[in-house]
Amino acid sequence: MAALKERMAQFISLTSEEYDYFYQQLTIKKVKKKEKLLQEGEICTHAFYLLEGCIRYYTVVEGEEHTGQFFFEGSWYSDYDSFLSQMPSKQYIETLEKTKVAMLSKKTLEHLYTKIPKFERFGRLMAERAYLGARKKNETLTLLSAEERYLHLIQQRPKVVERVPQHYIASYLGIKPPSLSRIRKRLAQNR
Amino acid sequence: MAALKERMAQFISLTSEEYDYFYQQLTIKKVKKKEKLLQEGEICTHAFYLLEGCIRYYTVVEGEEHTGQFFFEGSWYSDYDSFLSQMPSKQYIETLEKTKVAMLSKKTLEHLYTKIPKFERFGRLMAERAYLGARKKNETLTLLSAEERYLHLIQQRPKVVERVPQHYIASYLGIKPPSLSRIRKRLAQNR
DNA sequence: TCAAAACGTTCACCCAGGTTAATAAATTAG
DNA sequence: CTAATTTATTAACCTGGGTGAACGTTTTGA
Repeated sequence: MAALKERMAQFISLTSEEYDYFYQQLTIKKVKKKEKLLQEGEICTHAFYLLEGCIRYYTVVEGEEHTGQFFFEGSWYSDYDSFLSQMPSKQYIETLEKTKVAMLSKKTLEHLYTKIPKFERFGRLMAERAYLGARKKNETLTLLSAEERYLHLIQQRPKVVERVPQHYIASYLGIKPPSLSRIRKRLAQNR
Repeated sequence: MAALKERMAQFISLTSEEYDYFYQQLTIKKVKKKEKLLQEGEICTHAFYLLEGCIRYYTVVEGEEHTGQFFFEGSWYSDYDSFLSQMPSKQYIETLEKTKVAMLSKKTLEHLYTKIPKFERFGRLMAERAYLGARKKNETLTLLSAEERYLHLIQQRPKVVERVPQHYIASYLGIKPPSLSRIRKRLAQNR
């Protein structure tokens, strides 16, 4: 998959042999819309690279879903918490569209860390990116009102607004669907 | 500093020579209460290990401080965003007590990545920890009410409640001092 | 040691977002 | 193509936290 090769090159420069070796370790999987790649209680054994489609991760607290983030083709995602600690996950990973993923197991990744030390760097860069993403979301949650967060999302990640049903967006923004509707109405009037 | 040596050992196992080499690269600095280790606009050139004392990092948006996190002796902290990108920082790092820090420059760290490749792992583990911490804070912000966040803080990080002035705690919780006062009053009554 | 500054509490009023429930619109599956 | 399901909107009412201002209390530093 050319796209993945280019993506990897943004992190570390691999020889063609190294990349091929890496690629052989991956498991490709096609998943229908609304299927789960991970469920609460399971141990997250893989990191996922999205070749096509779209996923979200969410947690369930007191019967209520809280969407943490959306990812589209070209992104890596894993429940780091569980992936790193190999403890049961507290989150669900669910496809929002028909999705094609490349799966990289923890075992393989650790093997790669040893066999091709450059992958330590890859692991570090992934973690750093993940950290910056998490902090950015933190910031929008603390600094912005729900309306501002929505505007921000439209600006920064239009794909989300285009491709993701609104009640998931509400959940991501930390509000309820009626509130998002009110916000949208307000915005439509002031234009 | 024995404490730092032990702390490092939790991340990577270094020979005494390696540790000594590492330690020599650090700059030790004593800082008074309420001094800044980093200001908005500056480039964050160092990671800080707290030998003694306590710091917070915060951002200023529309004239208002938003405290992101508190750190005590035994922790590492850096504005990763600026440290990694070497772009001007958006945050302040400020001591809340008389503090002693060991400073590790980005240059040195990159030198260590090359000279002692184990440090790549150190860098990765630091980023992973930072990520998990940021995600945990995310969670408490989305899932809990202000009162629950405060109770959570008392439980999980009693040091913060003991050592940090309340208005900084309010800022960390994402509320205003009067609200924290109300919450405390409510809790005092229901006991 | 004591005046100034920083910090914490309380009050009255306001508002964004939650809740519940009804209804409309859009999607999906058979 | 249509019934069932999912998703989105609206309305009425409620509530936790914001705001500004006044007033104690504690800490600080000269």
